[in-house]
Amino acid sequence: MPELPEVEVVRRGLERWAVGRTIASAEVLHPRSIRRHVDGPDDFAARVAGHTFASAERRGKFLWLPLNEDEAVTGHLGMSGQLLIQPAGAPDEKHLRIRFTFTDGGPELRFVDQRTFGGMALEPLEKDRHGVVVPSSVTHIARDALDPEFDVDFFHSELRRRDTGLKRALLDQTRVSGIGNIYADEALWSARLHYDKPTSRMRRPDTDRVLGAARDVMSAALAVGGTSFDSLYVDVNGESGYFARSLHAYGREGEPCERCGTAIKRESFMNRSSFFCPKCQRPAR
DNA sequence: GTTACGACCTGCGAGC
DNA sequence: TGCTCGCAGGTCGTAA
Repeated sequence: MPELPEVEVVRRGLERWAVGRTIASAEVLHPRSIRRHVDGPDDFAARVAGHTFASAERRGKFLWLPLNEDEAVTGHLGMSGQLLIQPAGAPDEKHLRIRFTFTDGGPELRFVDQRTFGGMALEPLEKDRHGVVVPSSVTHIARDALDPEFDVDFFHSELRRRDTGLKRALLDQTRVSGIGNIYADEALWSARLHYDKPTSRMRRPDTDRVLGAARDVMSAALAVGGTSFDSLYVDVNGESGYFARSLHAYGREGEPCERCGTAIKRESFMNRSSFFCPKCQRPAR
């Protein structure tokens, strides 16, 4: 599932293979994949044609490719989205949703998405609360945990101020972005904190520990090309990452905890699974 | 204003 | 063999 490291791998691929190229055409094969573009597929295709991708940017799990100072093509991979560079004329993927061709006649950029949770759009660029220029749909998204300008003091005060559980807060992209279910479980395991620990009772060392763990696990994943469980997550060249074999908690129900040997437990939480060690990560009393 | 939860979506595997 | 059901989970809209 694409989280920050996987999206960053894709961004780097776009920077190498798409930036500096001029769009000849955009073909939308599934309207749901362009649902965030309010004026519809035809408008999207007409307005991006002839523009050049100026750069490849990312905040958390959101990607965008500015076309000029005012607009950018945005992309979110959702659960199963892929941005692939494919030779022109290569057979269409089963779940190909959007195709970009370029004036140089070179490889196409394809948005492939099995579950259609992801999507693309053309959006205006505007300033967020920090004065940073981002697409309009990204203004409410917090800086990500690997951003050197991420404000830990503010994040800690926000945790203390709120009445919610720690994992819920880690997944809230408006407080810290880029962390999804996999890396949240891994960071909590590493920090020895229970997923439902009340954030109002977080001490500063707890915040530092879980944020540091999140940064460590995502940096390590990035170094090996991200986490991959199946063919759903790949980089722009269709290659899978190798981090899945380094996970300590996620997906390891019943297996012994690498610290204490207790069987890793899975509990349903927020309509998804949480994996944790019931001994190392005790619930708050 | 804050928090929690369901809907969206498709493929796969388990169970019958 | 074929059918049904549950599960995977990021984001957003809505209800409380």
